[in-house]
Amino acid sequence: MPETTLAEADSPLNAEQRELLDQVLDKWSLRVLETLCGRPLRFNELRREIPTVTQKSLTTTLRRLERNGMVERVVTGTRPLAVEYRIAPLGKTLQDLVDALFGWTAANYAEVERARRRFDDETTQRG
Amino acid sequence: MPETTLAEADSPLNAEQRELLDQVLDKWSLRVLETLCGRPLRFNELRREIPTVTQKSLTTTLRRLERNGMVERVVTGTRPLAVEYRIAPLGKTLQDLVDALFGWTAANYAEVERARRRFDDETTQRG
DNA sequence: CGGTATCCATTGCGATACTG
DNA sequence: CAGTATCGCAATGGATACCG
Repeated sequence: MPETTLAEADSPLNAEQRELLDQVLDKWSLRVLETLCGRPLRFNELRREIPTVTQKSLTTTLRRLERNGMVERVVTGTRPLAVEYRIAPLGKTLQDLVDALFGWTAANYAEVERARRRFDDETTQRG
Repeated sequence: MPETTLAEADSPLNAEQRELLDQVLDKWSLRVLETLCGRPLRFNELRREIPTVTQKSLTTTLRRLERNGMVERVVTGTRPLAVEYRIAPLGKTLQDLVDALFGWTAANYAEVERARRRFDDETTQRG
């Protein structure tokens, strides 16, 4: 315990790194990454795969993922404009993590529901 | 036949499950989970461990984590009110995942920065 | 100590309309 | 097809004040 210190007691991540993590774990980002890990898709294909995302949100999400090096945007045709999005090597390194996240959620959702009912019952009695 | 299928079948998670994941992956939730995995902490201790969180956000985060069964809130003293927060078994199942997330970020941040510079340079030239 | 209540600025997001 | 531009509302989040 001697040396060390500095901001070691604080987070393992600095503010910029945490911001990156937020961007990657974003609601739509996770879905897009997971979907593109399956296969490259066109913009509107992606929309259909994720029916609840709006065009605006999808555009924003894709731009940010592209800027962060997680996906690649490839123009494949000029007339009518055709754009393909595919997972980039850096995005591929997240695949196992994303799968694990979805897996954890599916595996533990029922237990969370029970916890919620317990919590809601208790607070209803008191409140 | 379930009347709720529609085009939702391709996603590994339904809407409620994705909402749970969003709550767990929330900016402050991750920090709180990680911190409480170390040891139980009082409310104000937690605030000091996460200096940038406001009281309001910390309260909201803790309530939600408690409701989802991820942390336990234990009142240990009544006179000056004393409350301890500790990781619950369900929250403990997330520890490896949270560590992996922080680990991935730390390991890949430099690469992301390079990607960002590439992206910004390219769009600057065109824009 | 460990919150709640309130106000307020900022942001996010959906809906809509339009373009190369 | 693959976006951009604009508007308006609703939710988030900080600051502050107060309470058991």
